[in-house]
Amino acid sequence: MSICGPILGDVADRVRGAAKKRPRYDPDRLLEVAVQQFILRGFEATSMAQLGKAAGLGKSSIYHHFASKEAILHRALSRALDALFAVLEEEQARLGPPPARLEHLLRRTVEVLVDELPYVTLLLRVRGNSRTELWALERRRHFDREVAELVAATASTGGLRQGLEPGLGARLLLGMVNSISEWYRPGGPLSAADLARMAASVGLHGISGAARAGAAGAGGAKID
Amino acid sequence: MSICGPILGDVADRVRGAAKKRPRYDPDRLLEVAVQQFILRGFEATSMAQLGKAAGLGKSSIYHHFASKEAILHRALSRALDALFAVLEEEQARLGPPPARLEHLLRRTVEVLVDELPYVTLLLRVRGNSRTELWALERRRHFDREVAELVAATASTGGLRQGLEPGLGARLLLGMVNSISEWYRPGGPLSAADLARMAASVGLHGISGAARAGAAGAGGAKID
DNA sequence: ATGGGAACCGAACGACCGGTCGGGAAAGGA
DNA sequence: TCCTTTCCCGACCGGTCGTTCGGTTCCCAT
Repeated sequence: MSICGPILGDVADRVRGAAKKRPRYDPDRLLEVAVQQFILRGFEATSMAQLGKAAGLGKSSIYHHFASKEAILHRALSRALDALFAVLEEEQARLGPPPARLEHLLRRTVEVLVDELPYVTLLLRVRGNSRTELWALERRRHFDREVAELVAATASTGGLRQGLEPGLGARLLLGMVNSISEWYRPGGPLSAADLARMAASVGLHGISGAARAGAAGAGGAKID
Repeated sequence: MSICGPILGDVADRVRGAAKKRPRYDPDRLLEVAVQQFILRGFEATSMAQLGKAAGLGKSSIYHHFASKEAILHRALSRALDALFAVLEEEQARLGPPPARLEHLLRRTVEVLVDELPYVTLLLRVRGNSRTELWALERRRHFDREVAELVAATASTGGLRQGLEPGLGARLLLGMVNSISEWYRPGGPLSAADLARMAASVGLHGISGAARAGAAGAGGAKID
């Protein structure tokens, strides 16, 4: 083992000056490292030993900060979900005409997605493999349903293109927005606010206005 | 739930008690069962024992049909990728004005996605964890790049909304289309062809036409 | 009816999994 | 200084992982 410091450059040394102090962890800092690993290799494919090595710790040390592997996941998912649900509570998402509320909701969702990129990315990859994942999946469904209802409200004001079932429109909208987590990396030339504005605009423009190609029957794709 | 035979209703075919024949497998039929499990629980989280049980076999029997767990994944991903690349070779995707080619490509991509739903779903969840996954990821990037180039060609004909960088448009388009695999289930009221027409139409309408909300700088989001 | 290949099984392998435990080093207040 | 708390470690546990292997059962062409 190493005498001073971890072998790999895994531990991002603190900006605390050129401190020679050994990087001691608190749960939040450890969470950051863990989530990064979960995204890189997948939750199930990441072992506690790998988590430890990435943090410059032995695997047993992790249990000083978290009760279990799943507890780490729970905390990460909770952080993402809390941030998303906070958007639903914002004034501009609750008051005013539906189309404006929908635009605000989408734009802010993208901003949160970028702001909490690792945590939201992890959330969007959850498939319901454990109790924790099922819990996250259900909370996420609640969020999606709120968006779907807003799309439906927009539709009832005539703001939706003909032939497009609101549920389908909501799914396409959310799919487009969520997919941003798969490629966006901060530090690029595209700012979060600009991306959010553009994505929301593209999405809303896509589901609204006059039809272009004729697509027949309605067909129900309800978000449940 | 069945009384005799495998615990879950995993084996679709004959009930074992009364029927004389038991379902024998060839690699393709076994692949179908395996991919279903991979989607349900994730590749890494699915054990060979679970695969066996789902197929009504012992786990060692699987090695008669596949050399390894990863070989199963490789075959599944290959099937999805072959189907997608076949679309690129279609006449209407290679000849004619870029906007029409793009529309055809998107529409056919959705149709393939629905047609080979489990395999494409698996492909879209790959994160590059093994050599096989890295290989699939790279092939997929080739496909995405072709779409991006078609979007860029469409842009140069003036078909793209102002301020929308073609690379970003392609990402949003692909994200929207790919997200269909997360919720679409065949047998619903929405046919594959109708869904494909509508999704392609919504996507293209979203990235084209006059701007709606003002989004500033271009910003590069190049697909590589 | 019989020989042979395809399909399948249970047992067992080494490696590694998530998690536990007792004890040692470092920080902080007194 | 001394003592308590926080943080961390190596060794270890029972269990499960993907894979191997010798042997059995089934189907079918001959």
